[in-house]
Amino acid sequence: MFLSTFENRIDKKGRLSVPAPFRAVLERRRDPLFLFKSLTEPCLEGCGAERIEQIVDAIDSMDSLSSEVATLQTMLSSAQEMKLDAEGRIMLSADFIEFAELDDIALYAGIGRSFQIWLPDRYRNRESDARARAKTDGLPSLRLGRGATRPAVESGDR
Amino acid sequence: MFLSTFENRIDKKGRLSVPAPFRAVLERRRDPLFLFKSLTEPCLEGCGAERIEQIVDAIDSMDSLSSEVATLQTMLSSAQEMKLDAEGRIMLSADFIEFAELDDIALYAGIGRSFQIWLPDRYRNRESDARARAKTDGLPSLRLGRGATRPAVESGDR
DNA sequence: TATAATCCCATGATATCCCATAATATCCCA
DNA sequence: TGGGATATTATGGGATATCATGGGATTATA
Repeated sequence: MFLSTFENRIDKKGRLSVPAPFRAVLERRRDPLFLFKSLTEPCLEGCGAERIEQIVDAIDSMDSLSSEVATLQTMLSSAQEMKLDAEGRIMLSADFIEFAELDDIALYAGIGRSFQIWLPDRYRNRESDARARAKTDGLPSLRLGRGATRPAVESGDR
Repeated sequence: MFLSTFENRIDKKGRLSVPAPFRAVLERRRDPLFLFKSLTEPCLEGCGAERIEQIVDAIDSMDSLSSEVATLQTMLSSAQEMKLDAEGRIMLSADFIEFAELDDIALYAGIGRSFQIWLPDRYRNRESDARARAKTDGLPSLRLGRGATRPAVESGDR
C-alpha cells in the first residue's frame, strides 16, 4: 500500500527519488513502476504493471469506436514505464513536468493502491479543500469487507 | 506493451526512427513490424506479426460474406512489413504519408498491443478532446478480465 | 543510366551508470 | 535507556553509453 506524503527534489538533470517506502512496495511485488498523466487532475499517477494490463485487456473487450476506448488509449499513450537508477530515482520527461506543472520539488501522495505526484502548493490547496468539504458534507460511508456494494476483488495491490 | 508517446523527425530521405522502447518490444518477441492504415482514423497503426495473425485467424472463423470480414480484409490489404535499417529507422511509403497527412514530424502513440503514428497537432487535438470528455463524463469503468469471472470495478484515476 | 533504397559511419544531445556525500534513521551494546 | 556506531536515504556530479539524426558511399531497381 502506498501511504503518506513525501516531498523530494527534482535535480537539474530531471531526476527524482522515489520515496523508499514506495520502492519497498514495488520491490516486494517485483513490479515495475508506471507513471501516467491523470485524466482528471493536473498530476501524475503512479501504479504497477497490473493496472496497465487491466486497461489493455479492457480495450480489447470494448467497442473500438466508443469514446471510452479513446479515453483509455489516451491514458496508455501517456503512460511510461519508469526505470529506477541504482539510487532509486526516476527521470521525469519534459512532458510530465509540464503536465503537472512541476517545479523543483515534487510531492508524492500515497493513496493506497496507487500514488500521485503533485506540485506541492497545488496539492496542499486541494487537501484543505477536501478537509473543508468533509466538515460540511460529512464523511463518505465506508462499506468495508467483501460482499458489499462493491464486489470483492482478488487480493493484491493494483 | 507499446506505451507513451514520441515525436520523431522524418528526414529528407523519408526515414523515420522507431522509438527505441518500441523496437525493444518487437525484438524481445523476435517480431517484425507491420504498419497499416487505420480503419477509423487518419493515422497509421503499427504492431507485430502476432496481431496480424490474430486478424487473419479471426477472418477464417467468421462468415466470409459478412461486412466485418470485408473491413478486416481492407485493413490487411493496406498492411506492409517494415524493414528497419541498422539504426532502427523505417521508410514510409508515399501512400502512408499521404494517408496520415504526415509532415516532417511524426508522433508515435503507444496504446498497448499496438501503436499509432499521427501528425502531432492532430493527435494533440484528439488527446485534449478525450481529456475534456473524461472530465465531464467521468472515467470509463474497466471491465476486467475476460468474460465475467471478475466483477467490474471503478477505474482508478483519482 | 538515372533514381531510389540500403549500408555505413559520424555526431550532438541526453539518458544511464557509477561514485561521493551529508543528513537522518536505525541498530547495538554497555 | 543512553549514545556512539552503522545503515539508509536523498542528493549531486563526472564518466559512459544510448539514441535520434544526418550524410556520403554503395548497391539495387526500373
